Amino acid sequence: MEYTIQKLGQLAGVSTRTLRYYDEIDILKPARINSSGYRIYGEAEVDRLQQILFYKELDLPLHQIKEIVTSQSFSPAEALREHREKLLNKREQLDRLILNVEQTIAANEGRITMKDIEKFEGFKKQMVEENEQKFGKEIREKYGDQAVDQSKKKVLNMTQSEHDNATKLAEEIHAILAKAFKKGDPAGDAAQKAAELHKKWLMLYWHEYSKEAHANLAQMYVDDERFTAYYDKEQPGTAAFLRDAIHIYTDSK
Amino acid sequence: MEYTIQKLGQLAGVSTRTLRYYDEIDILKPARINSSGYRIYGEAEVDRLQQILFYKELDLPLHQIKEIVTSQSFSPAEALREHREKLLNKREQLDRLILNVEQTIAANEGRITMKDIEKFEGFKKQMVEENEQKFGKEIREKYGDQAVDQSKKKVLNMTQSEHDNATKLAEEIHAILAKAFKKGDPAGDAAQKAAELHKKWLMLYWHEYSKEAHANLAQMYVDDERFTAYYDKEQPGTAAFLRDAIHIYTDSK
DNA sequence: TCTACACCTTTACGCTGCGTGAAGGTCAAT
DNA sequence: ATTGACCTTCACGCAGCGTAAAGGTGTAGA
Repeated sequence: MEYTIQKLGQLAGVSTRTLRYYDEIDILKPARINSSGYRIYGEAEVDRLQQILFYKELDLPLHQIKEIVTSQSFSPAEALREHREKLLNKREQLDRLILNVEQTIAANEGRITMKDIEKFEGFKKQMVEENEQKFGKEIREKYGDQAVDQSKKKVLNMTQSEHDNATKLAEEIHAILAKAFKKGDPAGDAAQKAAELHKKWLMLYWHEYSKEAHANLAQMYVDDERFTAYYDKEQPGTAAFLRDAIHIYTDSK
Repeated sequence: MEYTIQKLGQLAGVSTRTLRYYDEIDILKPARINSSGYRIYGEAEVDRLQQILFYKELDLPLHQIKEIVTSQSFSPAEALREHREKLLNKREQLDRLILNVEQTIAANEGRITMKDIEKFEGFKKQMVEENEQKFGKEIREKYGDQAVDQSKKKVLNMTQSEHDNATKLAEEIHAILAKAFKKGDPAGDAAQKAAELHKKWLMLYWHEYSKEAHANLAQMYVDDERFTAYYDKEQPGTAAFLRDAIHIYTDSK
C-alpha cells in the first residue's frame, strides 16, 4: 500500500505541513518521489510515523525522537528516563509556581475585599432605596432615576434565588438584632446570633471571608451615615450595637 | 534618579535586549529619549518594571502582563485566578504525561532487559574468550578476529574502573561459589552469599533489577551451553547449583 | 478538447521572548 | 586624537508547525 502525503496525514491524524516538515528535518522521508515530484510513502513509513507520534505524545522534542527512530543503537529507555527526570523537574517548578500565584491571590485579598465592598455598597444603596420606597419616594426624587438604576446594575450578578435568600437573611438579622438591642448586651446569645447570621449574609456577597474584613465592615456601619441611618432607623444606637457584637464575635472565633 | 538602559537592566537583573524588546512591544517605554537617541528611564519606569517582572515570575505571558500594567481598570486578581486555572490544568496534563512515560518505561522493561542481556552476552563472550585465551586460542581460531572484535565492541560502554570492579566481583563470586558447591547446599549461607554478589554484579550491567529477570538469567546459565561450559569448567554441576541458589535467593526476598 | 476542481509542489512569513551578532554613532578619559 | 565603554537600529535564530501565495498535476464531466 502506498500513500500520498494527504492520505498518510489522514491516516495518522497529522497535517501535510507536519509531514513536509518531518521530511525537511530528516525525521521521516517518503519512500520515494514520483515523476511529478509527489511524496509517496509506504508501510515502513507508516510504522515509523506511528513511532514518532508515540514519542511525541510523551512530549519528547523532535531532535530526540529523531535520534531514537534513526539510530537503532540509541536507547529509547535511556532517553525516556532522562525525559522523565525533566518532566518531574518541570512539575516541581510548576508546583512552586502555583503556590506562588495562590499566595499572590491571597495577599491581594485586601484589594479584592475592597472590590467586594464596593459591590456591597451598591447592594446596600439598593436596600436603602427599597426601604425608602416603602416610606415614600424621597430617594428617587433626591438622586433621580439614573442613580437608582446604577445601583441596581451593581447587584445584577446575583441570581433571583440568591437575592431572595439574602433578603430573608437580612430580615432575620433585623429581627434578632432588634431583640438583642433591647436586652442591651452585645456579648449575649441573641447579639452573637445576629453577628453569626450577619457573617452568613456577608458570605453571600464575599467569596472569601476574613474576620478582619468583617470587623472593618462593622466599623463602617457606624462611620457611614447611610448605614447608620439604615440600622438606627427604628432604634437609634443599633448600628453601634451591631458593630460591638460583631467585634466580640470576630475576636472570640 | 534617571537610568540608561544598562543601568536599569543591572538594577532589575534583565538584559538590555529585554528592555528594548519591552519598548518595542509597548510594555515599558522609556520616560524620554535624549538628544543622542538614548533611552532614559525614570522612577516610574523602575516601578513598572518591577511589576512586570513580578508577573513574569508567575509565568504570565507578556501580552497579559501588558493588559495588567497598562490598563488600570483591568483586574489583576481576575487575571491571576484565570492563570491559576491554566496552571492547574497544565499540571494535570503533566501528571498524565509523567504517568504515561513511566508506564512506557515499565512496559519496555522487557526490551531493555533483552538489550541488556545482549550486552551481557557480549561481556560473557569476552570473558569466555579471555578464559579460553588462557588455555589456548581456540576461540580466535573458531570464530576469527572479527567475532572477537565485535564482542569487545559491545562492552565498550563501560569505563575502565567499572570494568575492573566487575572483574573483581566476578572473581569473588567464583571463589565463594566454588566453596558453596563443595558444601552442596544451594540454600546455605555461602551459596546465598554467592547469589547476592551475583545480583550486585548483575546490577553493574542492568539499570533496573528485577527478581524475575535474575531468576530467568539463572535458568539461562543452565540452558545455554556456553554458560554451562564457563561455570562448569572446574566443577561440573556448578551452573545448575548457581541457578538453584539464585532461585532460592530471589524467592526468599 | 476544454474546463473545473482537488491535489501536489516550493517558498516564506508569523508566532514567543528574547540571545547574539553586525554595523555604526556617542561620551568620557587619556 | 584615540581608546574603550556605552548607545542605537537592523536582523537572524530557536521549535514546530499554521497559513497563505504562486504555480504544476491528475482526473472527471461537458
